[in-house]
Amino acid sequence: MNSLNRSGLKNTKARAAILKILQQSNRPLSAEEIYDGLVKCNIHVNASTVYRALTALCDKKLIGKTNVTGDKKSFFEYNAKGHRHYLICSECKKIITIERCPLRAYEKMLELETNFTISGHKLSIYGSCPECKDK
Amino acid sequence: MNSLNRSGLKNTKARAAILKILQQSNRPLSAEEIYDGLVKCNIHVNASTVYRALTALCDKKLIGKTNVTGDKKSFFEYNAKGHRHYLICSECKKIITIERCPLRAYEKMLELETNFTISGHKLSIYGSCPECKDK
DNA sequence: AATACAAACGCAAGTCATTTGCGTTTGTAT
DNA sequence: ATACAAACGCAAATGACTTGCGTTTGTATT
Ligand SMILES: [Mn+2]
Ligand SMILES: [Mn+2]
Ligand SMILES: [Zn+2]
Ligand SMILES: [Zn+2]
Repeated sequence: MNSLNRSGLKNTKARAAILKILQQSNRPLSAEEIYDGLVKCNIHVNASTVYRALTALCDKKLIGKTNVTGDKKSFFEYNAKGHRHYLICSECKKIITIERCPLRAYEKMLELETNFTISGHKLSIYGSCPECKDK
Repeated sequence: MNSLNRSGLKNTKARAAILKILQQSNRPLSAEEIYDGLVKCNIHVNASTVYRALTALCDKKLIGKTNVTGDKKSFFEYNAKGHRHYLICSECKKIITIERCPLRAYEKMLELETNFTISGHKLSIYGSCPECKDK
C-alpha cells in the first residue's frame, strides 16, 4: 500500500516515477521536464498520460501546481513541502525555492479590510541570479 | 504629440482607445475584455491588432502585463499606477487591486541572502469574495 | 491462478489564448 | 502631395494542454 493507493489512485509506473522525480527535485518542474525525466528513467508514456497523471496527483493533493514564470507553462512540485515562495531569474529562468513567509499578518489585515475569506497567496520574486547579473 | 508618439508608436484609434480603457479601469483587464471595450466604443479591429497593440504598449512600458488568475489568460493595466498587488476571488475571478506593499524590507534581506539582484515581485492573494463566500 | 471491470492508457483530434506570415492600408516625416 | 516604415486584416500556425474513444491494465474477487 503506497501513497497512490492510499489516495485511491492506481499504482502505475508513470505516476510512481513522477512522484519520485518531484520528490527529488529542489525546484518546481514543468510538465515537459517531468516528461523528459521519465524518458531518462526509460519510462516511455504519452504526453497526455503525463498531463492526466499530474492532474490526478494535484486533485489528490500529492503534488502542487503553480504558474510562476509569467508565461503559459505550469510547474509542479512534491507536496509535503508546505508553503513556499520562489525567486526566479528573469534571464535564465532558474527557480530558487524560499521557505520563509512574511505575509501571515498582512493576510489577516486584508481579511478585515476587504471582507474576503483568504485562502492563500502566491509570491514570486524576480531578479537576476549571481551568474546572469554579471553579463 | 501624445504618449504614443512620444514612445515612438503611431497614434492609431485602437491604441489610443486601449490606453483610455485601461486608464479608466480600476482593475487589470484581459485582452478579451479590452476587445469588448473597443467594440463598445464602436472601434472594430481584428483581435490580432489588439494583441499587437498590447505587446507594443507593454514594450514601451505604457501598460503592464500580469498573469494572476492561474489560467493561461494574461491581464493588462495602465502603467502610471505604480506597484500593485491583487486579491482574486477563486470562484468568480473578481480582481481587487491593492496598493499597499509589505515586502520592501523582505526583498532587501533576500538580496543579501541569495546574492540575486532583485528587480521586483508579484504577490497575488486568493480567497472568496463577500458575494461568493456565502454560497 | 483465472475473471471482471473501472481506471488508466495511447493516439489522434480538438481547444484556447496568443502569434505570425503576407499582402494591403495608413500615420507621419519630407 | 509623396514616400515608406509601421500597422492592419485575415487566415493559418503555435504551444500547452485537454478530450473522445477504443484498448490495456491494476486491483479486487472468486
Ligand atoms: Mn507566503
Ligand atoms: Mn509588493
Ligand atoms: Zn539566471
Ligand atoms: Zn467571488
